[in-house]
Amino acid sequence: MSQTHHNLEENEQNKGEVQYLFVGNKAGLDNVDKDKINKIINETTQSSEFYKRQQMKREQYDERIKEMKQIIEQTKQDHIKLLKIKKECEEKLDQIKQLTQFDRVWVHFDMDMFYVACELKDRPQLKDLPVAVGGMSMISTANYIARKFGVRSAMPGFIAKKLCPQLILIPCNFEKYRKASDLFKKVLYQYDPNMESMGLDEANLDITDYLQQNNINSDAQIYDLCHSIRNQVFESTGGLTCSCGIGPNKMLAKICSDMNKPNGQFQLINDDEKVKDFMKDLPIRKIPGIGNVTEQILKGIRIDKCSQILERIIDIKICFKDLSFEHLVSSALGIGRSWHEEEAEKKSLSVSRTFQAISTIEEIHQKIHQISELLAEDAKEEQKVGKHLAVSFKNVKFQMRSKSRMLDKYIQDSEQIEKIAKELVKELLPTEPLRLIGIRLSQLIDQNEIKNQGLSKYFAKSDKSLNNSRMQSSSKSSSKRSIGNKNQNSLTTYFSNQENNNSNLNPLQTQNKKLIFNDQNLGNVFNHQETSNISLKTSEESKLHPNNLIQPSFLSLIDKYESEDQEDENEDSFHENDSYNNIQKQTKFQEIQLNEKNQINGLQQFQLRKFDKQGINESDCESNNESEINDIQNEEEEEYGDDDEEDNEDDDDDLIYLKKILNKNVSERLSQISEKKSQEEKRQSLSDKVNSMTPQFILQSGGSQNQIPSSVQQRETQMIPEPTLQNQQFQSQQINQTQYFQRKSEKSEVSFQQQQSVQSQEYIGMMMSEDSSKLDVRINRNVFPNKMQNEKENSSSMYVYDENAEFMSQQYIEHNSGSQINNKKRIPADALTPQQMEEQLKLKKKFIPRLFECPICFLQLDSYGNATFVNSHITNCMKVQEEKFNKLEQNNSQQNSQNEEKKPVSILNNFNTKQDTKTKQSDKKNRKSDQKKQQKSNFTLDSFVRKQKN
DNA sequence: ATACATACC
DNA sequence: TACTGGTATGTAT
Repeated sequence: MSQTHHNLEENEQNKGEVQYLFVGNKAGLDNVDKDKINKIINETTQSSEFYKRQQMKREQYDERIKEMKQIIEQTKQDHIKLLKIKKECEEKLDQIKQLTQFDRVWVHFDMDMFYVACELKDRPQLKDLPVAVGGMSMISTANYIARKFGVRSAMPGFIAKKLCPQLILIPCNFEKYRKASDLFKKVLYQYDPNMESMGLDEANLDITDYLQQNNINSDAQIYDLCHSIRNQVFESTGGLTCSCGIGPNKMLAKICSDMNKPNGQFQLINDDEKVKDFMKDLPIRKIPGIGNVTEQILKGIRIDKCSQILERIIDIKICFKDLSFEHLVSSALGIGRSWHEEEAEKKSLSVSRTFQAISTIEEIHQKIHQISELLAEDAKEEQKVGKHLAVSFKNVKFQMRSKSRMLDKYIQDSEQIEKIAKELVKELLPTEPLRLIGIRLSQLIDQNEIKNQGLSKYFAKSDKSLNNSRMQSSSKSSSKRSIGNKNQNSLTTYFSNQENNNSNLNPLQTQNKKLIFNDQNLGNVFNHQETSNISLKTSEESKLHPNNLIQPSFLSLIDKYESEDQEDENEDSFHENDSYNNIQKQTKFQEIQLNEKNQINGLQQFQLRKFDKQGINESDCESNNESEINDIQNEEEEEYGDDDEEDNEDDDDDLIYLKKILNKNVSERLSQISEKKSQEEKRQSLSDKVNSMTPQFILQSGGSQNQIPSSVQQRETQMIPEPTLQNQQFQSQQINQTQYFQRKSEKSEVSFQQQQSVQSQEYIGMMMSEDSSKLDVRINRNVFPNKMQNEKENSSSMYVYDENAEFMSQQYIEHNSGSQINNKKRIPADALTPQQMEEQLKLKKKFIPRLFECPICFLQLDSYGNATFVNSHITNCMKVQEEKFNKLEQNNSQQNSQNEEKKPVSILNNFNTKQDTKTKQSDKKNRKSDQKKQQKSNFTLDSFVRKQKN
């Protein structure tokens, strides 16, 4: 302990001398040998590309400085403008001054030459020699002996060696530093549990509360406290020293910590005059956020000290944008953030590597491959998935280029990263050899947090509100509210972001953009190679080639009927009527046989059924939240009741189905913003209730009376083999009747004898939404054993099963037709025990992303594990169809050119028109009935098309 | 939304 | 042999 004190005091005695000398990177080379050092550096580097690049940048800065000076001169000629600016300056200054706060005490601790100190602790024999941590290419930290030679951090090792040939270079050992850092921070947490930290060797504390609790009032006491904290750090880290600054806000504390480095401390009293004095001669570069470039430019207009910012506030106002101006002015006044910011989630992950220059695409691809794997590793470790990918290059001339893209799905795997990165690279082919490649994944979310981004697009009224209840936790943490980031020295770390949200911090940088990569025929850099891969990986491609979304056979089908239409107009309605009648018959058959209404509500229905992690499903919501559900149901009926149920009870189910899909998901989806809020509220209250409910599995209802109980469905889910990406062929699996009856007799609460039909379940595909929740897509078909094969599929429903209760329940309610909700046929199954549910969940989690078949065009899509991809396909598919239908309708109305002036715009209109036509022509015949039935069993897009023609 | 630049450790 | 790597964010288009 006495040793400790001795060390500290001994070093603090030096502070007068050392104070402005070796104060780190920002101070530049203040050594006596400055000129000599500069000479060596220049000799060492002047022929290098790096040096040339620096020169070029310097010229750019000079250019900008020149422009700024011109603007200042011009403005000063214009007296009216000048007066206006003066007035604005005064107003702003008043505003800014009001932000002054002296009621908090901030302390910034900063370990001295941290990495080197860690190394020297293990190698005390080196402590009197010049030592640096780093390599020949880059030095992280140098001790103070080495700094006397001009060795600094962020200096390449070979230059440092020139400056100081006896310099000892020690490679980085981050584990060691991290451990030491933990010890360091552990001490500080006692004084501020909300401590912010921007790196291994730094910590910002607001110790106001601690001072109050411990009755520490005087400035001297505060000073002594910090001294004792530093002693504790010294003890706890086994002899590492730190420096500290005490000030009224975070920014000032940080600046102060630099004043008496190393192993010293500086206190700035919370007093207006003291702060003013302190800022007066402070070099602008000390202000966090003013870096090399800003410093040079400010110096270019002869502003070196903070006080000059205030003296020449008008020039600053002229040269900088509002918020930059505010930043500079408030900093010069010593105003900074004096409260803690909420810790922000990590926003991006990146890996970049420098290497020996490479030129060929093969080499580039190889690097991309390696970097992708590293990045994927990181992403997995962080449990993050990202939606935005950027590739950046640095060529041998140190020019940077980047290419980025917003993805239509969240990714994490190295294969996915690599694939997209290579696509981006295609458009970024370099003209010069490369020395660095980096890949960054951003728009991150926790891989477990998001739910149902996927299908919500198709089944929700409004895209975003769907995710609300589940997204809340994540949106809190990743919200834009907390701009400041503890891990960064960003401006908002030091300054209030309350008024600076749009801060234009570096207005000095814009004009040089053109100069970079603007020479060397960079226009030819882009290489538009055709993608041979049809799979629709990006929305971009989807937009470019919407027809790719449609299965070729489907397109030919449309063409076929189009041509038939021209040949034989009169027969067009056959198909339609035929299928219509069949459906009607079947419906009636079931109604009679089972004495049930609304058993078969559509040939195809989307039902959304969800299981959340507790196994809650939507029926719970219904029984416990009738009012909410009724509200939503009423909305549903308002929307569809007239068209679907009242006027056309016997309507072809295809029409109902497609109408719903197309209306809800294409037209209506676009016009629902105003409803968002109330829906969100409903969802929230509903999901709250769902959360508080007892988990229970219940029978799936709707679509067919002979629904397989959910428990059986879950078992079946377990039996579906994991498909592999290699197996590009669509996989499906059916429960045969025997299996089904077996299960039914085991589990079902529906009497076996009552069955008039047997439902088989066909596994269509597995999707995974962005958050990795699984969406299990199946078609349930009612099988009537007595019927002929062609006719056996009397009814079928598409189901999407999901784990997520909150959203899916909402979706379920919203997207089930009213009849199903009115029926309330859901029968609670035996409640599963918690263990059973756990087992089921485990098994569910075994599923991997896989192929998905578009319900509209039947194209088999490789979803790459993400529903978003499928979504974009379906969206486009629907759009294309709608266009197609509209076109057909136009042709039709032109041909018929009768009474109608209005051309149908929406699918809904098309449907109505068609149905009218159909009713009129209901006497026509069964010519192509076999074909039709087949197609119908496949979802009847073709029959739909035919109807359009009628 | 994308590309480039700046800042920080 | 020759000037990092990770993250955030500002700025312009």
